[in-house]
Amino acid sequence: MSVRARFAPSNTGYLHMGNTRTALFNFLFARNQKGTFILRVEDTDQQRSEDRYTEAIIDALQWLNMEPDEGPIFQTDRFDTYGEKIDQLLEEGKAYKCFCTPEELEAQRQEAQEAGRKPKYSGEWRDRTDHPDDQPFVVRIKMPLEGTITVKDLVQGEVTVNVEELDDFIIRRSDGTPTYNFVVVVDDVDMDISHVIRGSDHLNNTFRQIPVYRALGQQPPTFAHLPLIDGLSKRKGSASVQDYRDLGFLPEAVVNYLSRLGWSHGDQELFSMDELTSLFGFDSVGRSPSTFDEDKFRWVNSEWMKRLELSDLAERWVPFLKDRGFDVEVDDNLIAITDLMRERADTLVALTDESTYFFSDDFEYNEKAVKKWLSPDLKPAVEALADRLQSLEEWNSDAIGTLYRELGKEFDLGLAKLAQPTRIGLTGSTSSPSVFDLVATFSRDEVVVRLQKVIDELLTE
RNA sequence: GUCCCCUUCGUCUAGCCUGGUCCAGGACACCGGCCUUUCACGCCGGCGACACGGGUUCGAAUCCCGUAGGGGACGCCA
Repeated sequence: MSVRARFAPSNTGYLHMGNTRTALFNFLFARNQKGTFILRVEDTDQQRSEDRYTEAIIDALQWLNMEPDEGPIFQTDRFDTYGEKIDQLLEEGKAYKCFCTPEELEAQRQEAQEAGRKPKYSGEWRDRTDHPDDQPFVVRIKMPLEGTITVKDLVQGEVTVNVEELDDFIIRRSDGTPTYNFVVVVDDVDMDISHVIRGSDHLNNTFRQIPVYRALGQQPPTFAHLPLIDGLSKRKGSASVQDYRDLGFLPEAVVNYLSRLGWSHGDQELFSMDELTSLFGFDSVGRSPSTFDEDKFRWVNSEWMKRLELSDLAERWVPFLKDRGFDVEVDDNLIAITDLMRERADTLVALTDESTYFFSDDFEYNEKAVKKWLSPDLKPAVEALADRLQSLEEWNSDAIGTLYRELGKEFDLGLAKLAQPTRIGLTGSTSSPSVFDLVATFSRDEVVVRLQKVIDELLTE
């Protein structure tokens, strides 16, 4: 039997990292088993469902390279099916009409709570036949009256609960719409889902859903309830996939980092999607919840920035540069800059922040740096530097390095005395890549112009 | 309140099933050093955990029981 796994988010919000991890594990398992990965949108919440969220979810999965093999399937397209199934259960006596009002139920819940009992429906209408004609009603499913229900879970192991914990829950509201715990089961049956992989907040639902499978005459699928992730909501608003994309994280890093929340493979930290799909299995999924750690996420991202093909990284960088108003495209120069800068940043945004001076000379000189490294007595040396750079035969790092050393000797200056003023002139501060590489990455004219500006503005009294 | 689940360094985790090789390994973060024309990167080193209490056993992070703490679920939401 082939594996069919589904990711079933509701379209009431953007795709958050917790959900993304669930999607990822479904995807990885399906791929690992040569099965099918399906997207189903649970859009039955009339109030909060929105198309733009559906689009965002699809867009996010695409970006992460986790496109579904089937779907999206929408539950709102399937209301007729749900209605038929409920009618069928009603006819078979496996479900019944309940005429209690929400107020009555609320009162009962309160009472039970206070008495220290589990707040559950009494089953009052389960066997009553004195149905009023003109009252609104809901449909409830009959839960077994005695015994236990056991979930065999790939992550949690066997979990058993006494049926006394369960009540006859509503499967059709008084407005005629079906409820979640019912439609999931109908959908999973119709979609021939073999493995239900979701957050462990659904573990308790599973005990309700298993009797539904049975009422429908179906075998429940295999379940895998993943431990939850803490610390997501606290992240001030930036918790959706596209938020992290905008922050300059790479999809490879999102996938890599998320895979390690709850799953592991020995001491290995870095995984490509291919490695993940071949290594993934529920044997290596832990049971305890984890915390989202942005520091480590950034580290994983920085590793991916170093691993990507240079031109690929440059290409992905361009949109961020354009966002800042720098009209660039991928060419040899941008690739050289990427090469020089990428190991100094952990996100594409950080990379942009660190690199602005390559694209604009509109920056302030760092005051402390100027004070420490620039004094008028350096003027002749810097003038000579600009001059000799202007006429240097070859424009590359080695040749430039040689020139700096020569000048150092001639003027009897340490390398720093020439290097730091150069940095200040080119970048505004003293932190940058190797000066020789730095200089070589700029055009000769640009270097001379910026050096001249230093001479005029900072070395001339 | 009731039920379910969880508990190894600050964080992610290896080890646990198949007790000894674990005075517990790796990674992030942090601290120190090296490299060096600066800042990073990199390299080297350091700090740092088996929640607690009972058992079982020659021996327990590993098995059993209990306690505490944390999370989840208890909707005419999904």
